[in-house]
Amino acid sequence: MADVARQAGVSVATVSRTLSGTRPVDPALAERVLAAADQLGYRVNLVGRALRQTRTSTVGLVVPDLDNPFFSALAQHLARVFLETDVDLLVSTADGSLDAELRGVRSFVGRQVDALVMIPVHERDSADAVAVAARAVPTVQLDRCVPSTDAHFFAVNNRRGMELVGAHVATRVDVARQPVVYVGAEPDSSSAHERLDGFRRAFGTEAPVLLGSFSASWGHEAARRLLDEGWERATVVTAADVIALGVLGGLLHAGRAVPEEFRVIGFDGIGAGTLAHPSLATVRQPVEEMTLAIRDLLGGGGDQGEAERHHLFDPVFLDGETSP
Amino acid sequence: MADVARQAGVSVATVSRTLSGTRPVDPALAERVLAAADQLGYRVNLVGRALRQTRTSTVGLVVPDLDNPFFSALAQHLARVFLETDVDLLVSTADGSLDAELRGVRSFVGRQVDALVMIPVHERDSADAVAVAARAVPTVQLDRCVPSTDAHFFAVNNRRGMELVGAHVATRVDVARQPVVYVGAEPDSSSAHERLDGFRRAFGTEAPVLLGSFSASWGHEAARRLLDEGWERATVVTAADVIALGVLGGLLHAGRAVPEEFRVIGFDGIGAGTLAHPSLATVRQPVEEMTLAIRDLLGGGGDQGEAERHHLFDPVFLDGETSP
DNA sequence: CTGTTAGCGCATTCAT
DNA sequence: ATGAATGCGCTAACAG
Repeated sequence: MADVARQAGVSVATVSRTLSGTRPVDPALAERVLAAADQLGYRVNLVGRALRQTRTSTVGLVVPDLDNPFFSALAQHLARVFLETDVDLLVSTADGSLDAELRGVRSFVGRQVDALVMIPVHERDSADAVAVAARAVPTVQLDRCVPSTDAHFFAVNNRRGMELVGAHVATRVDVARQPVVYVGAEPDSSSAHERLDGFRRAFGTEAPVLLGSFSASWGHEAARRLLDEGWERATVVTAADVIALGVLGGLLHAGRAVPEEFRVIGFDGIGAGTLAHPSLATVRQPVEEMTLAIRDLLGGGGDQGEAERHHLFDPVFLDGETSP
Repeated sequence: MADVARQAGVSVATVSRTLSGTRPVDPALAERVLAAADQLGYRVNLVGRALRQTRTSTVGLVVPDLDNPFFSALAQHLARVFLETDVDLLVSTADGSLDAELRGVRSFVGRQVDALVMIPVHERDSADAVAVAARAVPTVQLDRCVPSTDAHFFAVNNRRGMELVGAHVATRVDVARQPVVYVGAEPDSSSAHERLDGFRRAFGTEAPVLLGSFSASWGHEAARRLLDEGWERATVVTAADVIALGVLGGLLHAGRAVPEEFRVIGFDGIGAGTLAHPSLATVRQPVEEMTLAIRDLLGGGGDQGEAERHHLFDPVFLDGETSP
């Protein structure tokens, strides 16, 4: 910056003001500064700026996993809404590990991000990571939460989602012919937990339940397991679209008819239309609304608003060929 | 840090040396420092450290898009290999926009990342972004490249991939009965470009070609278009698994038999096994090798090695039910 | 509107 | 092995 100042024949303060636009500068001088900067190939050092301003114009997002298409969709949407802002969204993935999650949070906090969005890996074991985050910066939990914290939490109303599935089944399905089974995820995360609870509330506690992970391969395996157990017809309610896609593949692979013999219902609403055949009946999460709400709360990178700490968004049932 | 020093009864230098581990410190003093830091809830400010050290122990990754499962898989794998390192991998998505891509690069460069990995959005129009990156820090292009730059480039050998598809078709397919069609992406990116070239080299320039984008919805539309044109049987070679999945869905949706009437062959090797039914025949990219090579080149965050600038990795053909 | 200067938090001299 | 002091690059406070 001193070089630019010298080259333009002004002080470093004028260079700073020109480049950061924080104070008015004489147009003629500004012109010379910009020319000098351009000529010298000067780029402002944001580390220096951050140290001085004690803010970074950066929001961090820590996701459990980028392979899960719902998480990558959330990341993509969040990045999109922050693009209209002057803050940058940076993403860190925990690769499914609690250690990596904590490391990601510590890294962001140490780098002085202005705010943190996180999808906690685990309902209880991520408490540390969330606490570290929330103690240091405005933090909002997305999609999943750790109950033992007072950090903000934005997610879909999972119980309501399962109610919608219940209503669909009640009006469209002969459950005597196609009894309901749940293929979900171990209740390690609040979303898996709430969806399981929601399922039981909607369909009763005696309905069969198979629990695994949020992955297509688990869905695939669960389908095989159902067939091995002798199921001939069922309405398979799942905890996620990825699981549903795996179930669907497993059933079709075994030559079963969907939806005639087996119905399949997803949850999330990601790529249900073009990725699956038959198209997936599912519960759509209002991802756009959720990400916009986060941006508004963090206000382009800062003050923990006076908004309610927990905000549940209403899901919508999406019709599909897997359960007409 | 001054507070910690006071509390521990030592100088700030000793605190710094204890916390950063750069110099030996008397165990007794170190103990007191750690206790004081813990008690005061002190966390090192990485912005200050970065300013002083003129490095950040950070590598940036700029992807065009997180919705494309191949890109998110690359991001995930890259993050995984950097987890074994002391540098943090931060991801920025361009949301398909050249402006956002340039902004992401500028942001990372301004934040003084030690190195940059990027998957350029566009074969020519991303030249600016790549140049800005490469001028400032060690930069490696992944999967796609801009020809007008001397930055490193690591990718699969796309032409070789199409040769593998050619060999598969030559030995397994009666092309008189199931003639070859290509459903690819507009050659805006080097990968789309090279795969199209590779296809033409392997199958001749007279083979029909449909070009769109790297998305399932394009694949879906392409399938419909083929059927509208009156195709009854074909071997559909695609430029990506997402496209192939869309084609597959479109064909099945129209009641066509795969692979009896239409064969479908993907490219990438991401989630081909569990996401599709029938399982997808495809060309697998050695993603682990590629990401490991990047880590080794950037050496945990730094020096542009003496390695060859361009490195093409060998793909492998993966058998699948869509083209037995 | 412009220039001078202090200091953001830290790691690293240099001296001990 | 430790402490005192310097400066990384920048912006904000102050004076003009």
